[in-house]
Amino acid sequence: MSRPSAGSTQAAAVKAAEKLLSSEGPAAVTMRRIAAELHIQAPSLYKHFPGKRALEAAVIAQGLREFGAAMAAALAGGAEPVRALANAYRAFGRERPHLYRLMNNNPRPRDLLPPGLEDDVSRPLVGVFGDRARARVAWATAHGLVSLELAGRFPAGADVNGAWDSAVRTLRATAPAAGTRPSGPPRRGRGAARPGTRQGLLRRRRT
Amino acid sequence: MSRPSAGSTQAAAVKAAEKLLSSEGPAAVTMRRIAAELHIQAPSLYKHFPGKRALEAAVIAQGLREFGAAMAAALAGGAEPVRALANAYRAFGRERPHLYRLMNNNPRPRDLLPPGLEDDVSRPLVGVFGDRARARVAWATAHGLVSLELAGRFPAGADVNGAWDSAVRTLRATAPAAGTRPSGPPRRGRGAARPGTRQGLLRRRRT
DNA sequence: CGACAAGGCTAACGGCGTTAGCTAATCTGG
DNA sequence: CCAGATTAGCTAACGCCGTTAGCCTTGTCG
Repeated sequence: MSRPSAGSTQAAAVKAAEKLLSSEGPAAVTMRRIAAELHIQAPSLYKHFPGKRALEAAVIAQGLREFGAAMAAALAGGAEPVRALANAYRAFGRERPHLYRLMNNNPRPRDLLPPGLEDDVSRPLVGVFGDRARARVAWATAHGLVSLELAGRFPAGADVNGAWDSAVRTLRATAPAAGTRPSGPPRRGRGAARPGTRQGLLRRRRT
Repeated sequence: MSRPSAGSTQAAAVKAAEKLLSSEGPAAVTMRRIAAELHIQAPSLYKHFPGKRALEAAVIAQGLREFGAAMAAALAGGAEPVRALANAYRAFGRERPHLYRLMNNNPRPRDLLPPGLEDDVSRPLVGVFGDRARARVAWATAHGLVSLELAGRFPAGADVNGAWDSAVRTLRATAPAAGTRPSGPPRRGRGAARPGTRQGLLRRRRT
């Protein structure tokens, strides 16, 4: 057969996996089905990925890049930053629930990811909330609300919008200068980490 | 062979499944391994459960009962309720991470559960936080923090305790009468559900 | 005593991730 | 321009998975 340009099969496999994940859920993401989308046989995928987990990690990495872009776009929109980030966060989860779960629910295969993928999300988050503790609480609140919503844990007619409103109001009240300072140097409040301890809201690995 | 009393095999299978889950993780929870723990063959399990999902649902139901008991014990302890609930919630997740994930991460097999299992958790939660929106935010914050911690999403030396402190302070500030009213009739605030719409913080099904 | 239900068993099916080994095509160095 | 190395496809197969079909023993009850 012809020799496609280097790396294109990887990209195609990641794309096919993400398509299967989004359209049919995680159970449909099998090596055989991904291979079928590329019109090759399953064992051939192992020429491009060491295993299924590595392929899933590539899907996650791609998703994180798109997620970071969505967050940056939300912040750049000029609206009140806490509200804008919350809306964009929730929208991402609702529009791509299976990808959201793959990205966030399990440690593996995240341990195969390159470091720093989320730095452009965590940096402005600390900027908005003033210290890492508050930024983590905001992150956890958003993730918790999305996670519970996607898992169907709220009653069918529950006012999820109202819960998000309540969360945004509460979190905005904890931000140092609510709504008027789109970005700036984080001030440290009580309970915050000291500068030497660690840098970064999100996990970092291998330097 | 001897004829064990009715229902004891189900309970033993659930116990074995939970033991495998806790000690070796979800990948070890297979019908063959569960059966081996009972010294029977895998197909015999289908005389007691219609499928693996039903067995998992039984594990979840058991876990929810224990979780509800832990929350009730925390509230009964007399300490400040928001802090007490937060500590108990986090402790449950940290002590039984695989069970916590099975219980909370996916819609299925939760759809096989009997209704009302979590009512004794949600009722006092609404009581403490005054309305359903605030109670849901508190629940989501706790779930988000535990979920991110269990997924290893915080840096290795991150001050997770500090984040919990920050969350508890913030949430206590939203509770109507912080720390002085252990239980009482929920007052409705803005954004809360009207009485006719739906009753319950958590999902309810089939009447 | 005989019918029946409960709860074991073995054999087997299709699907999964993965490995081993073969082969054709392409790139690269002499 | 040819020879070797590399790339990337292929088939066959392994062990494990959930699950089904069918058999058989055992205890219960009319």
